[in-house]
Amino acid sequence: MPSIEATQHPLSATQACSLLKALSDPLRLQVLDQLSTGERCVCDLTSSLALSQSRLSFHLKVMKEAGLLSDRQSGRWVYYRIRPQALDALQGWLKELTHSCETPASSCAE
Amino acid sequence: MPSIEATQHPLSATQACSLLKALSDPLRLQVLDQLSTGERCVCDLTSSLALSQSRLSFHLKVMKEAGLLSDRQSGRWVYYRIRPQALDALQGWLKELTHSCETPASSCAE
DNA sequence: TGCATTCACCAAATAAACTTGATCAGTCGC
DNA sequence: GCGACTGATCAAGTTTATTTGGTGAATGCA
Repeated sequence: MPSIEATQHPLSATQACSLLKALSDPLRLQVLDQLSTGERCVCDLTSSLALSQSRLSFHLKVMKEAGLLSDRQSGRWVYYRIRPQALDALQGWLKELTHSCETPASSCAE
Repeated sequence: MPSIEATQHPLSATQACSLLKALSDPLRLQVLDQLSTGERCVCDLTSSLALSQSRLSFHLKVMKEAGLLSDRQSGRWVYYRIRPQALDALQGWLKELTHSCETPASSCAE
């Protein structure tokens, strides 16, 4: 599934699905929680979440590929951070869905 | 994973995960789209999405168990609809996450 | 009652996601 | 250069999710 890149508000179903999938894992939510206060390097996350390095790396990759995270390298360390755009986009998508639910088109016709 | 039932705003990570997982599937998003304009009976969805009955039934069950949908029976038909509470709760959760990202606690300390 | 329709559920098969342990490339201090 | 350290990646094994085809309960019409 494609990542959201520089895409703005009207998230396609495919993109939304990609983000939702990246979010739908307890471990990844823990990572997200760790990152919610700012960027962290991988070894930092590894120790604070008590994960094997490859396992964490796998999940970081999933989230990064979905466009949920970005990373930067500094020396030996790689820092990951949340991409707020992704959260915003998903929020927009959800809002739109909620809105279309609040506007009962066919159920008025009963 | 538990469904959200009558829970209000502060969605636990587990509940959020459950909802996110229920949403993270292209087919289920299609179903959601169908239901966004109001409730539908299973046979209606089956034909409009061109799915096998058991396949649709499986996905409806997943979404129902996550608290995303509710159903009611009327005669031979079972009607499914979106539970707006679930969407609201998830939106609240997302908003909270976004907010904690916008408040850089540790990254200010550098 | 007999029969068609709607739909949930189940078991088996398949597919996808995840974990593990190992290897490899890049960076850095010595 | 050498060895330690950080992370990505890979193959194999495991687990979980999904699909398929079939069965059965409930409903309602004739």
